[in-house]
Formats: sequence, structure tokens, C-alpha cells
Amino acid sequence: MRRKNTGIIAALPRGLKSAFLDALPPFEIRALLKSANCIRVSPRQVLQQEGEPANRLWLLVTGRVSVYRLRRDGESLFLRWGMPGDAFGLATIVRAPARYLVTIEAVEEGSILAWDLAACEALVLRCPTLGKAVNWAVSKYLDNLIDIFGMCQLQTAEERLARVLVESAGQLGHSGPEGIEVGLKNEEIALAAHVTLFTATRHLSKWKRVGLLKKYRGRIVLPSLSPFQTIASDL
Amino acid sequence: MRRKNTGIIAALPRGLKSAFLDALPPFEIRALLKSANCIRVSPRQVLQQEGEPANRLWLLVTGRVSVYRLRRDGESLFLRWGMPGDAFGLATIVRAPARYLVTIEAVEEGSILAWDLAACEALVLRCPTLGKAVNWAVSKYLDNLIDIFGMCQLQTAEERLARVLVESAGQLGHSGPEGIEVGLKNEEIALAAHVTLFTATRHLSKWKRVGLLKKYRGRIVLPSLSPFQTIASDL
DNA sequence: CGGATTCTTGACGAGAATCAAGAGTTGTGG
DNA sequence: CCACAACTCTTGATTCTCGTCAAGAATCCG
Repeated sequence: MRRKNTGIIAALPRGLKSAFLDALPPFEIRALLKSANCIRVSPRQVLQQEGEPANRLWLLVTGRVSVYRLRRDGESLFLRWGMPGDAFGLATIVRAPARYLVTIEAVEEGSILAWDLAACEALVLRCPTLGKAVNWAVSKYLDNLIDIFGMCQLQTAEERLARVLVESAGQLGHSGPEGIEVGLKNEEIALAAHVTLFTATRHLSKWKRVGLLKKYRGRIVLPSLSPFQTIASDL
Repeated sequence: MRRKNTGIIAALPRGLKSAFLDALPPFEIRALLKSANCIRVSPRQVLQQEGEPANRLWLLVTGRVSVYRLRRDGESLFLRWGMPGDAFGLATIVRAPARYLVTIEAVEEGSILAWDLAACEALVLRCPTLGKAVNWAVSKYLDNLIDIFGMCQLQTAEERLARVLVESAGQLGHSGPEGIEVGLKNEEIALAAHVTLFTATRHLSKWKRVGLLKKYRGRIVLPSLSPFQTIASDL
């Protein structure tokens, strides 16, 4: 975990869209960036661990992270992917002296902007909007989780898979010659849909046979999303 | 929905334990109580509806409420019970101009203390701790939900039922001659465990046969919690 | 006593997890 | 450039949990 403190602005990719930052006025964004540490992260690196004291707020700039919770028996509960622009470690601000609620681990090579406890306290005083932005992020997280919970309780494996495809396409898909390309392995899709690798493969194969998608190793191409939106039907 | 504005203190039962209020200093509690409206609620009454503008914060004083989310297809996703002392409508404060995230409906006759939007704004200014208390409540809610999600994904129906019994005993159970009495119907237990009425009945019957519990109409008596804690095993 | 509510049990089936075995890719080093 | 290892994907057979449906018993209440 190497730190760089120079060229923060350069570290912020042009196209970075962050609902979190967008909630803040320009001068607060500048204040944030000024006191941020830019840190590179590598795959499998744990960025925060549930139960540990929450002492840093951070923003994913590039790469992808996996948010999950562990249980005593060693099983893990996948919650969601974190994409560039997403903010984490919100407990650091929201609940004063707190502990992280979830574990987050990098999936790909990437980089984050981080603020330690002292920086957070200073920022909260100087940026009146920051608290609101954090609250917003937390409640969106909550809203989202209720949704996923509903999906798992009330929809079939097939519907969940279709929905995961649609969402993944929106979040990490980019246009290619044959359609929207999504760089996910079957295993990752299965994880997000809360299905075993096998049921995921089965449905994906079926859709491939019918021509709804094309598959390559670690990559899926969707000519059109609408059939999957139809399958996922209800929210 | 009849309002009474007198005798607020009298309306607050002696034994009311509220993690929400306990997070506040005495003078802020007084300020809260002073501007509160006490409202009686009846079974099946909807206290807030998801999607509607969040314009009141409220505290359950007596009775029990059911928190759930509806889906387009009409199905509903039970989230949890609300017990006396629990605070709701937190979106009113946390996300400024917001909409309720969940629907809440009274299960029993009961009463609530409510604050409208104007009162909330005034209180936030006068009570510095209030914001923190609300944030705490929200994140506890989130923590809780992750937990329930995990329970539904990683535990069997039997384990979930056992866990629901243990938790219900703690929340709404009271000691009786034969053990802890829990005033829940099979249907409600099934709801909380995210199981059909039939599987719930089956396991409860089994436990009755083995002598782990006694059943009456709408009421269950648990001589001891430990066997159920064992069955629920992991968190 | 009737009627409504709540609980019980059984038979059946659908959905998805599990397990086993192998095929297809990709990358590496000799 | 080939051979090998590691990873990823595929398919089938099997099992099991739990939901669904039907029918009826027990309990409570006016």
C-alpha cells in the first residue's frame, strides 16, 4: 500500500462519475481532494475489515471492490460490487467512534482516495454539505440492500441472474462491436445473483444457445438488454 | 388517528426503554417530548408508506409495528418488527427532502410520539446530539438488515425459525409460570423467519413433541432458550 | 351453537444445491 | 513452438429442502 500525495487532480480520471462527490459544491470537493491520500491497491487486498475501528473514509477511483460480510462459520455473504466513484468507510463519519460494518476487498488493480480520522474531523467542520452527502450515501446503501434482499427472497434464480446481467451491463459494461461487453466470470455473476456457479452457468449457456448473449472466457457480450429486463420482470 | 397534546410525560410509560432516546442528554429529551404529538394507532393502520414524502419522525411508545417493503407485483418483503422505543421515519431528518424507504403498519393497538417536519427542523437546530442519534439508528438498522439477509441466505429454515424464537423471546417475551411466553401466531413467526406458515408449523410441532416448547393459540412458551440458540448455531 | 380464526398433517412437486467428470481456454517455460 | 499446468466453463445425474395444495382438526368468541 504505497502512498502518493502529489498530483491528486491528475489521479482523478476525467470521466470519474461519483454520486458522492456530485452531491458536494465545488469548493468542498477541492477541500476534499486537497487533504486526500491517493493509494494504489492490488487484487485480494483487504481495504477494510468488519469489526475493526472505522478510521478512514475513502473513495474508489479506479478498479473494482467486493463488499461482503463474514460469519462466524467462515461463510461469506456477498453484498455488492463497489465501482469507481463509490464512497466507503462511511461509518468513520456517521457513527463517531465506530467499527466497520462490512469487509471490503479489492478485486482488480486500482486506486483509492483516503482520508484518515483527523482529516475527516477537519473536513466535517469545514464542509457543511459533507455530512449530508455521507448520510445520503448510507441511506442509498440501505435502500439498495433492501432491494437485493427482496430480489433474493422473491425472485427465482433465473430472474436474479437476468437482473444481475442488466445491472452489471450498466455499471461495468462498455460498448463493443457485438454489443455491451461485461468483464465478469461466471463465478462472479453467480456471486452477485446469490446462486451457485452451476446454476449460473446453466442459465447463461441456455441464453447463449438461444442467441441472447455470447460468451468468452471471463467476458459476456449482450447484444441487447431488453430480453433480460423482461426476464427480471418485477423490480 | 386522534391527537392528544397533553400529558406527554404521562404518555411515556415508566419502563420504556429506547436506545434512541438513551443516546440523548436529558435536556434534549425534554425538548423532544415537549414538541411531540402523541397519537393512538390501531391494528392495520399504515403509519408510513414507502415512496411518500418523509415528513414525520416518530417513536413507537406502545404496541407493535411491522416494517416491510412492497414490490410492484404486490408481494411484500417483511423486514422486521418495530417494538416500543424504536424510532422511525428517520429519512425525515437524515436525507433532507426525502421519501420513506419502507412501509410501516401497526399490528396491535398502540401509541406513538410524532414530530412533523417543522418540529424536526427546529429540533435539529436546538439538539446537537439528535443528528448523531438518528445516524446511529440508521446504521444499526443497516447492520441489522445485513444480518437478516445473511440469515436468510446461509441458514436453513429450521435454523432461522430457532433464531426467530430466541430473538422474539428477548424482544417481546415475558416470564410466565412455564417459561418465557411469546405472544406470536405461527403465521407471524413464519413471516419473521421468511418461511411459509406450513414449514413453521412443522418445526414448531416437532419441537413441541420433543418437549422444547409448549403451544397455545397465538402464544408459545419456551422453558429454555438454550436449545434454540444451539440450533440457530451461527449468528 | 355456529362461524371465524388458527393450527396440523399429509402428499406432491419444483427449484436449486451438490457432486463428479470432463472439455475448453489461457499463459508459461523449456 | 510445443507441452503442461492452471484456470474457467459445461453437462449430467442425483438429492434435498422447502413451497404448494388439500383437507380437516382444534380453539376461541359472540
